[in-house]
Amino acid sequence: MVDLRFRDIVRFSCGCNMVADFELKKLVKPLQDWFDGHARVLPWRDDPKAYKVWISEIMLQQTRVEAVKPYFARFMEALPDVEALAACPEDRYLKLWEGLGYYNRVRNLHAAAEQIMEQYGGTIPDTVEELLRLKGIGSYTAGAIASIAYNRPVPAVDGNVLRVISRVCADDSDIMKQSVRSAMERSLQAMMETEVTNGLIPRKFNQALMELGAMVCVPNGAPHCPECPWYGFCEARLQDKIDTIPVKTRAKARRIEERTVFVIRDGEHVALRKRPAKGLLAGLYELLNVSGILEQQEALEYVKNQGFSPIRIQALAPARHIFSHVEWHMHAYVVLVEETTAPKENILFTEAQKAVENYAVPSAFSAYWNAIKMEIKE
DNA sequence: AATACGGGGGT
DNA sequence: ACCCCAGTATT
Repeated sequence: MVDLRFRDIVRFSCGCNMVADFELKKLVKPLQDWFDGHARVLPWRDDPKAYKVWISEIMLQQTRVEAVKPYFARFMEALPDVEALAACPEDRYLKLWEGLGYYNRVRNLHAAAEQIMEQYGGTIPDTVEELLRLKGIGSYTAGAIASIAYNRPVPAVDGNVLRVISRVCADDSDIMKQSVRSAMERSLQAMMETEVTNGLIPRKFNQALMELGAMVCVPNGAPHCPECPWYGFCEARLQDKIDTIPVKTRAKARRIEERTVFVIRDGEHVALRKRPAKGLLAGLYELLNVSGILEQQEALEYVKNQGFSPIRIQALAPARHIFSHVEWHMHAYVVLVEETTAPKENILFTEAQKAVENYAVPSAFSAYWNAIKMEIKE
């Protein structure tokens, strides 16, 4: 077997820095052994069939394990296989995703399910090349599915892996750069192909790398080095660079948007509107709202223009919601309207209970939408 | 190479 | 406040 050494990884990956003069097998074995004793029990781990791996990996993109758990259970029950997902209407899968964020993920999931039905007879492909052609599956997810579901020796480089590998080699490359990620993928690919004949188990190794990042070499706060299977040879620790590695350029500041939100109601109905098919919160349902801050008279005028006959208007407490790149500062009014009111075509004026049950309303509106939900419960 | 795209938890 | 999260698609 080729005697790949750790410094080869480092050189492949960034060409800078560190050399650690130990063999790669010292990295693999302790990690896999540690994982055997410390792996969390997760709902998508007991039975690593491709569909479960796929759905969980998409949900886990930029999302914490704890947040995913309830969504995963609900999703698997409602849509237990590719065929069911492919046949699911938009409003239903959006409702299943409601509150999880990055809604294009579920839109792409549905599109990919259709692709899989048409091109692969309902079977999720097992190669990175084919997986990459599916909507919503990029380099990480293709590697995760191929390795975890099919045990192929391919890397799955996510934020955890970037952090853990950077630290163990004390590599100070900026992990926000695509080039750094690609290089790490290439080096891990080469290593895995070699070591798979020497005890490396792809599905175990990749999950272990991520588990280490999630539980020991943590993203926030100090890593738990004494618990780390790599304690003895982590270069970042040996060189006292735990606080400076990984290196990441910080994102630019958010812009702030002032908006005015309308809770338009009669005794039992509430007004909702479906958002455009593209852009922020695409396809979800929202309380009517406009850009800018409207005075009460202007607000009343707006509500009339939407086809309603207002009886009473009252200001609500302002609320804010923070997205990745935007921050909404919301001013709001509750407007009581006549029951015979006739809103414009693009507006739904439905029973509050039906609205809550059937339509996905983003968390951005929760300051106002939760009040409707509470009412339903009584 | 940048930017859009959610929401929530940690420090 | 700021960081980050089992990232991807688009520009």
